[in-house]
Amino acid sequence: MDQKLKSKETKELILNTSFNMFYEKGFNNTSIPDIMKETNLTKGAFYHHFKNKLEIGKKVIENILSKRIYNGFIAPLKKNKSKKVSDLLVYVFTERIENFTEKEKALGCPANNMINEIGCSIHDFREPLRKLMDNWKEALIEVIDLGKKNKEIKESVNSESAATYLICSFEGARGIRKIYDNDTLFKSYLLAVKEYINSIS
Amino acid sequence: MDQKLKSKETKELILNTSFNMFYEKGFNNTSIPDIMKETNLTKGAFYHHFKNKLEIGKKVIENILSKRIYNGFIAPLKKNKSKKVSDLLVYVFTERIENFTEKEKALGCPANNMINEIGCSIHDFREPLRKLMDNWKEALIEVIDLGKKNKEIKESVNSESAATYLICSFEGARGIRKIYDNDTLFKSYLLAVKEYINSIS
DNA sequence: CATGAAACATACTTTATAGTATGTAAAATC
DNA sequence: GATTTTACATACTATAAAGTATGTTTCATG
Repeated sequence: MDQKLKSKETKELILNTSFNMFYEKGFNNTSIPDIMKETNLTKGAFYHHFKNKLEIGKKVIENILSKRIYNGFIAPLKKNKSKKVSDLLVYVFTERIENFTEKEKALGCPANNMINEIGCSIHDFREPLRKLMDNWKEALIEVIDLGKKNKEIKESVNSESAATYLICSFEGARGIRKIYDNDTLFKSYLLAVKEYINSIS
Repeated sequence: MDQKLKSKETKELILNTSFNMFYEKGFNNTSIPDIMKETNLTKGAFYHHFKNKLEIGKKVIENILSKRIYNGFIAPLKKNKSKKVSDLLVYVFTERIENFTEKEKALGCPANNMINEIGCSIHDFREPLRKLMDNWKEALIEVIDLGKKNKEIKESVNSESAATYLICSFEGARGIRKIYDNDTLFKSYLLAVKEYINSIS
């Protein structure tokens, strides 16, 4: 009983450490020895809990990246349906960025990093990454549709298109910001999203 | 004389092949043997012409990625200053996407891929990548400012912010599109950019 | 046409990586 | 309490990578 708990903790430690190192160095540029040095465990532990590097990559996407997107960008939409839709969108796409840590600014979005690094090259990662992005988009569409019903969002707006645009610009900004050392790009982005959200309201 | 020409061609072959393989497999995931196998030359040739992998990475950014961005997205702005500004923006940010090859759709934007894969991890790449993006942004600002002067773009629009937003959403779309096998995301993006450009006009 | 240098090819070293095989201590099960 | 299973650690193999050192051929130059 106690053993199973400890084992689960170890597995989670390896998973979380992997996420962190993929985030900091990229998936391809992170080796399993790298990860295990960080956990103070050994290769034996890794291959006891995971089949190979592909499996842990997939698990990181499914168990960590997905949850981060959900908690950070989907849950706030679902929890605050009483709020004004445009406020919700502004919250999710601007206030969050304004509160990013330096690390989050410097390293971009873990999910988007994975998408951009792996893209089509590792086929096994595409489906979980798609699922992640589709869930996000669907949640946004739902909110925008709600806004249309409440006359807060223009009827002429295509919900899917607007949802996609919001996500793309957000992720694009987080990606490009990585080559800068200051917040100029974010500030420009923030101003523009607010204007955009205004323009569809 | 003849030798120098041949040598220059070889160097360019290695450079172009490197670009292609970085584009297809990513920088970290491409080895120098990989590149040289493709050129049908050997390692000796590589290290005769280039110091190391870092140097060729930098050269690819400076000599190829920069030119691609210039030719594809900056030159069209400069060459057609007589056109309506909103038409110019629509051209650069939508018509081009509509004419992408399947490869370009599947692999995304080479410059943005490099930015997202390398980000802050390879310090030597940041400056040339910044220069590339800044040039693009400046060209857009110039055009938007011109549009404001000609009363084609709203005076209230912040040019830098709009330029940044256009680039971010474009690159975001090209990045995320990589995990899909169809054009749904692009179609949504296209609709939204057009609306956005409309909204600032 | 002899000599030097440039443009490569070949062979090698070092290091790192994914993955495997085997060992061991502790806990769970009987 | 003996035995088995689990959770790891250690040791190893195989492969591939970056980079170097040393050829060899071909061209340019005196």
